[in-house]
Amino acid sequence: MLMSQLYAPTLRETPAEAELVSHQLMLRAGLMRRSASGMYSFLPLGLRAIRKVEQIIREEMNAIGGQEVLMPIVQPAEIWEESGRWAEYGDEMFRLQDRNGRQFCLGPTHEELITALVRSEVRSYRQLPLRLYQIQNKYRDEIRPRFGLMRGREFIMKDMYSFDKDEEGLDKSYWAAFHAYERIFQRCGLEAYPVEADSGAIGGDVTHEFMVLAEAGEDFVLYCDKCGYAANVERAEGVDLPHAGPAQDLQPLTEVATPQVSTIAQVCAFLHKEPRDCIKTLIYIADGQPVAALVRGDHNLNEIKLRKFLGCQVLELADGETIARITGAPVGFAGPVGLEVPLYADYAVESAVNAVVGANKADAHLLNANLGRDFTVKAFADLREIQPGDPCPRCGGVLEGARGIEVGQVFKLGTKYSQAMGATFLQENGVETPFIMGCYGIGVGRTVAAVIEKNHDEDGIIWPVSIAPYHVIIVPVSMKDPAQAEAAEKLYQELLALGVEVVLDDRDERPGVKFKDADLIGFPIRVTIGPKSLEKGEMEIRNRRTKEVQSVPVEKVASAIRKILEAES
RNA sequence: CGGGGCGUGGCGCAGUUUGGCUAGCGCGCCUGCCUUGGGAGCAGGAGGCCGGAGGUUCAAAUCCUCUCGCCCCGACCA
Repeated sequence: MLMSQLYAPTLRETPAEAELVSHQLMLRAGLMRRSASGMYSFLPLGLRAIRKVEQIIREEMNAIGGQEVLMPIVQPAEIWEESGRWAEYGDEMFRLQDRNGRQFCLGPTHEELITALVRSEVRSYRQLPLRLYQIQNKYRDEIRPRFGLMRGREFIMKDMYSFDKDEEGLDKSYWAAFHAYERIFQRCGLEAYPVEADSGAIGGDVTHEFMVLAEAGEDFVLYCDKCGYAANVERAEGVDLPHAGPAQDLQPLTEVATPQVSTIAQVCAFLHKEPRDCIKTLIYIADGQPVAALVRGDHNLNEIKLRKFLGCQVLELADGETIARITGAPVGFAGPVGLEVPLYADYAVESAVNAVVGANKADAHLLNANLGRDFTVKAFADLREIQPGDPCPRCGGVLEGARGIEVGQVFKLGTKYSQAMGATFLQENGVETPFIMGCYGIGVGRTVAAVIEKNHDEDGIIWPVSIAPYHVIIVPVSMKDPAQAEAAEKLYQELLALGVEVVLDDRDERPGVKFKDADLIGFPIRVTIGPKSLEKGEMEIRNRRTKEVQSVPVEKVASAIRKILEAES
């Protein structure tokens, strides 16, 4: 490809719309352009990187017996009604109608469609296991798209679905996908760590997310260096700690005036207490019924845990009006003492002694509230959000935290969809059984974004060879010097013949401009052809990552490049 | 949805508070000269109904109303 022909409009300045480095660089290097919030057009360079990732995914999916299919983006409402998710998905689903008023959606995922596809064709255990995958656009009308490809409303996803005849088969499919994912991300030049996760709207119990640790990540991961436990904060487990701490005598319950003091921080400042001496009382509405959740003042409630514990569908924080009705006080003064709704407390609350709590009365708190004496709870459970420093639920070590970008997730679905949609097959013994399913996703665009997030410097992108849009750029210092131009053209042809993906910067630009663009776009290898070295019969090969330059005799340049590429891929 | 911010040539911005001549600057773009080892220089030039609609006014980028879009924080989610 000739640089003069390549549609790669680079930007000198950073577009105001981009916050994240990866997003900025994708725009600046001419990889993509925004078309609407959360939707992007890929330009040639961006598309090539995407395609490289897709190809790696294909190879690894095929290697574990995956077969590629392609399902439509537009899906009929009926199948979503069968699974119950037409109602469940809510505003996040892009919905549309055809001219006859039939309801459709832009697929946010494809469990329903694949299940419908397989149920009408697969009848016997003899046809299992079946692993089908596709690489297709997905649509989710995100509340807040952001960070470029990191959270778009349209995104490319590889999704594989496995159909097995029993749990054992599912287990094999699951771990086959799991290990394929390890290889995929490694081949993309990423360190992606599997962590235990919540399954969210997809459903199922066993699930891992693959996380690339990065400050830009939207997820938070807790991990234990001792035993290797790692989990998304949504999932990370708390433990029922032994009641430690110095024994304290129970003090009498005392009401104190706390005018305008409603947050934990304010309460602590006002009463000269520590957050851990307080108990937070949160009023929730669970499927229409009010409940109160108690966590220690220095802890946050994990709503996912509470929802699961209560087994409810809808859980939302009560609004001010409801809180006033239930507690008799404005927001910020709720407390467990005398509260009429069911109380659920995090394990850590169990050991609280002489705690500060809201008085269920405007501008007042209670000192020395004590469990058993002043209030009782319906149950203790693991309800809080785990923080770095908390004990590891497996080995008791200390958990550490880090932000992460979720590039993939694997789920054991079980029979959630096959059951709901009547997708069954005949077992060996003649019994009709729903398929045991798994699903396995990779965000392709997000993976590219993560690669850039982890591989860049102040000058631009540093592509790993495996997914670089092009491997090599040839930069003649001056195209007007016939010797340089000829040498460049000759090398270009030579590399093309060797199958190297190469760009010749044939533009009549000053060298600085060409170097800047080459660095920005991030070609792993740059060959500079200048008058000085050419006189000596040499060219310079520069490594984008290390910035190392080696002078190589002209006739050996092509083979040297091939050697470097082979070593790095 | 709540809070905050922003829409002015392709990109980055000034001008808006306190209405007033042909709406500016840097980068990019076009032409010519010159230059060629890290985003050169000189000269000339093209390109903007100031997001849109309505209103106030002798006069609106600037004031008022409505509206659309985008970004950030939060809730939510892959």
